[in-house]
Amino acid sequence: MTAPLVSILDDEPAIRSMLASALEEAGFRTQSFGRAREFEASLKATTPDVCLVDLSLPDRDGLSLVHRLALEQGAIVIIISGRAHVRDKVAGFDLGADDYIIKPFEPAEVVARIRARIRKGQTANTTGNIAHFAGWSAYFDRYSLVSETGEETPFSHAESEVLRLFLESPKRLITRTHMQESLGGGAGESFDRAMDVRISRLRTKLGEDPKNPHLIKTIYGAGYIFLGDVTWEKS
Amino acid sequence: MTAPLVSILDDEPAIRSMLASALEEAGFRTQSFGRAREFEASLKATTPDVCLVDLSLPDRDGLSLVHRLALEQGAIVIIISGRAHVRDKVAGFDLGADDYIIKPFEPAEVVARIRARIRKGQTANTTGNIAHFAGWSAYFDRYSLVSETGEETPFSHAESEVLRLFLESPKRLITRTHMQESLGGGAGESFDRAMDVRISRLRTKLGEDPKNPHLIKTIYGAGYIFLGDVTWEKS
DNA sequence: CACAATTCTTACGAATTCTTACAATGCACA
DNA sequence: TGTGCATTGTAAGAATTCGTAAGAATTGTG
Repeated sequence: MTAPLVSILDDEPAIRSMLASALEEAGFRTQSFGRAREFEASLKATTPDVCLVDLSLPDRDGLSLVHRLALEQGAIVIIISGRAHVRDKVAGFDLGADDYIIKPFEPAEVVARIRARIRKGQTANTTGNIAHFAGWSAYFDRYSLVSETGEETPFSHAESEVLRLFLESPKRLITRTHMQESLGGGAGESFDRAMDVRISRLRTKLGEDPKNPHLIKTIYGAGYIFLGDVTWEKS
Repeated sequence: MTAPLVSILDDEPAIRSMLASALEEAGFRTQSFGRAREFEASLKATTPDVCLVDLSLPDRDGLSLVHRLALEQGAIVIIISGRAHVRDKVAGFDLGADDYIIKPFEPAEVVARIRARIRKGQTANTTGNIAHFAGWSAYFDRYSLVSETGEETPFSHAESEVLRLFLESPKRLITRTHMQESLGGGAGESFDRAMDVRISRLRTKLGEDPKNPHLIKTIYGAGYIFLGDVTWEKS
């Protein structure tokens, strides 16, 4: 597994570089942004595992950004702020933040807090051979999908790759490029169409309504999101 | 579901009672202990959802206790300590703690942090968020609007961005420039027209009367205001 | 009221994505 | 070896999304 990606959003270059170097030394990959707009643009290409957001941005107040990241994308969001009042902290947590760190801070503490969050998040999502979601059970070792009523549908290897990708990070945007990298599609252009077909086939196997799919949602110009609660079982 | 149980382990009675009353007011059940031994004994009878542990116990060094709770039992462990040094914090997180709060603290912050931890544990695998307003329910995870009569209308990603922006700050002026920054419209001029169209489409989906919109009101020369009481449902 | 600025709506078209059909490949088995 | 079947990519046309353009409607100003 690749190292977790941490996105840093802060308007002060000094803080950005301090955080980035501390995090990279700790083994994380990082991305830094000075403005909310750039950061949001990046979200269309990659989905970070952790977002460090400075709330005192000049750009705009990042509150709604936090709200969206935490609740919609399910990312780990840590607020960094100069405001130390309890009122502000409580407001931050209410928005869905996972932690709230006051400036000035020690990089070592930030690293420790990020590690604690990731550790907790990953223990919840251990991947095994069997996944349960939305009434379905996917048995990856048998390449078969069992419905609520016990009906069994086989799926192919190519389909399993896509399904696994979705089930491993549910409720998060999966970029087309990310998907392309994950599945072996080294080729640049033509693989796009192949992906479409794979997903289309998977959708029909899952009994999705083409007009209004409720499990695999496509985000025009960005990628896909798998909705549905996933629990893994190790067999 | 019954209220989560929070175990408090602190040797100062004043702090115990302060925490207990704040937590109970917030809807949690609590259990208080002054000594590690009593606390450990209680673990044989009940398993708390959250453990608030004061590390400066006279009884024994609570570190190994934290370690056991967090890593073996998988409980949410929050350390409360008088030691503010980064060294101590990092050590606490390394042991498996989920949070580290320094004395003196505000009860409201403790409540907010506990809520954040519990929410994460649960939301990791629950449905996305929903907003209710004016008889409508907006299901952002499904990208669909449900009317009072139960009729379902899908909306696109671009529309969801606008709708979310409105629902996140209802009854407040939303400047056109603010909206432009919020939606990815990096381009300067031409995006204005695109916004108009997005809003127009959203209005028709909401069944607004073009002559007299009662939900999305435009303020000539300034921006828009979303009228209507919004309640968010976070799960 | 005349006129300019702003906003709304409709139609159109480019980009993107979906689906279906088809061909290539590989494997099982007689 | 030949037949049949499943798998998977390619191709082509349909469908969807979403911005652009242009004219209509609305609002504010003098």
